[in-house]
Amino acid sequence: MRASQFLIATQKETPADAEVISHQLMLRAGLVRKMASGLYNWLPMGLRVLRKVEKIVREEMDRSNAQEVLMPVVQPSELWTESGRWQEYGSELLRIKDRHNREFCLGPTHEEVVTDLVRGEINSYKQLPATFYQIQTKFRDEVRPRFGIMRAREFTMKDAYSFHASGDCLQQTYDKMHQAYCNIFDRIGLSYRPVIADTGSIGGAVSHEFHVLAQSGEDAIVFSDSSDYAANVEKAEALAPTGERPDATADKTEVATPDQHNIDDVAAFLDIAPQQTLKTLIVLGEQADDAEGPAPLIALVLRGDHALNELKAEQLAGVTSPLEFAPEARIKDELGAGVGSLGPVGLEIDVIVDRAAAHVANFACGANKDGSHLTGVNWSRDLVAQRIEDLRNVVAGDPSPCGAGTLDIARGIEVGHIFQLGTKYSEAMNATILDNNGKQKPMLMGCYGIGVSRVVAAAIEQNFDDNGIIWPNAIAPFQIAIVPINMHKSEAVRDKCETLYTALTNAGIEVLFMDESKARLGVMLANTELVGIPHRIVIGDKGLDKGMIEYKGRRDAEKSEIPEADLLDTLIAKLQA
RNA sequence: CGGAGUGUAGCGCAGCUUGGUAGCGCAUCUGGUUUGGGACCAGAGGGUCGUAGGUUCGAAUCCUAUCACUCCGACCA
Repeated sequence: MRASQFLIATQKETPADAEVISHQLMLRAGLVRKMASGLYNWLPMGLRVLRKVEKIVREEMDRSNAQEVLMPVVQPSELWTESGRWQEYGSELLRIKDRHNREFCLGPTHEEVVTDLVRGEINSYKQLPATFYQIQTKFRDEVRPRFGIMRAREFTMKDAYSFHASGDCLQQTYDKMHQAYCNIFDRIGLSYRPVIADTGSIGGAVSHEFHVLAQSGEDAIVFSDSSDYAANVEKAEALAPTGERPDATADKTEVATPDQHNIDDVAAFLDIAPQQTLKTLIVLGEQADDAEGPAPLIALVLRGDHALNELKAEQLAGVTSPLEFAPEARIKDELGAGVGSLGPVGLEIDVIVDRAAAHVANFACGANKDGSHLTGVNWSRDLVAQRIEDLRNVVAGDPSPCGAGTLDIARGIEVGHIFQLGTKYSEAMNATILDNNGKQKPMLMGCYGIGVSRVVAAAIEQNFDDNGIIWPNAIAPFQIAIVPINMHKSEAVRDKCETLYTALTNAGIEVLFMDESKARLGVMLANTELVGIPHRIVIGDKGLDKGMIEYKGRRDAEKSEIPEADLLDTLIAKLQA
């Protein structure tokens, strides 16, 4: 490609509303332009990258025997009513009406559509397993779009759906997809990690997320330093405390703690470590169907230095889902003390104690009396933990639940997510097959997503420097940039550039030839670096006189010289490396 | 949804307090000089000051409404 015929829309200044590095660089390098909140135009340079990611994804999907289809972005409400998600999905689902006043939505995902498609085409176990995928635009009306392409409202996604007659078969395909995802991210050249994940609103049982590791990641992921265990922090567990609880050595004492309402203050005031305190959170419990009046209160007790994991809490029997904290007025009214002075001793509501909290001896906690705390409290002696559960987020240094090593926490960008859905959609939508006994039963399903456009942003978050983007070879918009010096003056330079451009292009290499004769060297160099082209050669009279061509890899600290005669072979070797 | 903030040339910003000719840098165009890391000189084009009302002789500036965008929070005992 000749630069004179290609839009290189680079900018020197960073647009004011770009927060994260990938957003800034995508704008500055002229890959995308914002058109409205969460909506972007892809410019030629950016689209080349997006297409490269799509190509790799498509190749690996095909290789795993998934079949490509294309489903509509606009979907009829009937299908969503059938699955129950027209009600469940909330305002992320953008609903629209056509001229006949019929209701539709813009597809945030395609479970309903694909289930509808497949129930019409597949009727026998003999046709299974089957996996269908598409690379399609999705729309999610995000509460708060941010970070540019990373969390846009309209984005490109690869979504695949598998159908099975048995759980074993589903597991096999799931494993195959897991492998295909690893192949994809390996080929793109990203540092990533598959982690155990929650299934969220999609539903289902088994699930893994694929995270690109980057400082700016929105998710915290947890992994063992000496095994394969890795999980989203939402889902991560620490090994339950082992051994005996320390002995009760202190006496239970009530201490006046005026105006001390949070753990740090109380711990400092009492001169003890936060680990020696317990905190008590009050949430709403489930209301029995026939009961009247307000929902019951439930107390959750955690060690002072630990944070509540809402996901774990709301999955416990008796606790509302989604989790809801009790209004302060009710707490005061029914428990007799404000938040910040609560404790498990003498509470007359259901109490759920975190495993780690149940292992602390001689602890401090609120006295259920404003301005007072208890110290030297002990389980068994002073109160009984009726119900002990895992309630907390893990912290770095916790023992891994697999028994090997300790846990570490890193930031990740979720770029892929795979689920075993089971029969959630097939049952609701009556997608059945006849099994080998002639019995009708719902198909088992899996679903597998990759945020294709997000991968582009994630790749930048992981690969950049002060000068701009550093694309992994596999998804760079161009592999090589040819930068001439004084081409408008030197016949030799022009000839050499043209010859080389033709030779490389004929060899199937994507070359960006900076052929705008009047452009200044500094501008061309800065642009090729900002845009992130992995390899660069500079051709000028000085070098040609010596029979040498200047080469610099995007990550190289120094430029080097290659004898003219070896250039083609050397470049091809570098590209294959 | 709650809180904060911003809308002035393609981009980044000043001007607003104290109403009176619409400004700067980058980018763009023309001519010239330059040419191994984002050039220099001279000139030029480009604005319903987000939108709608109001106050005033006069509004980018003051008032009201509205729209858009951005940031923070939605883990608190």
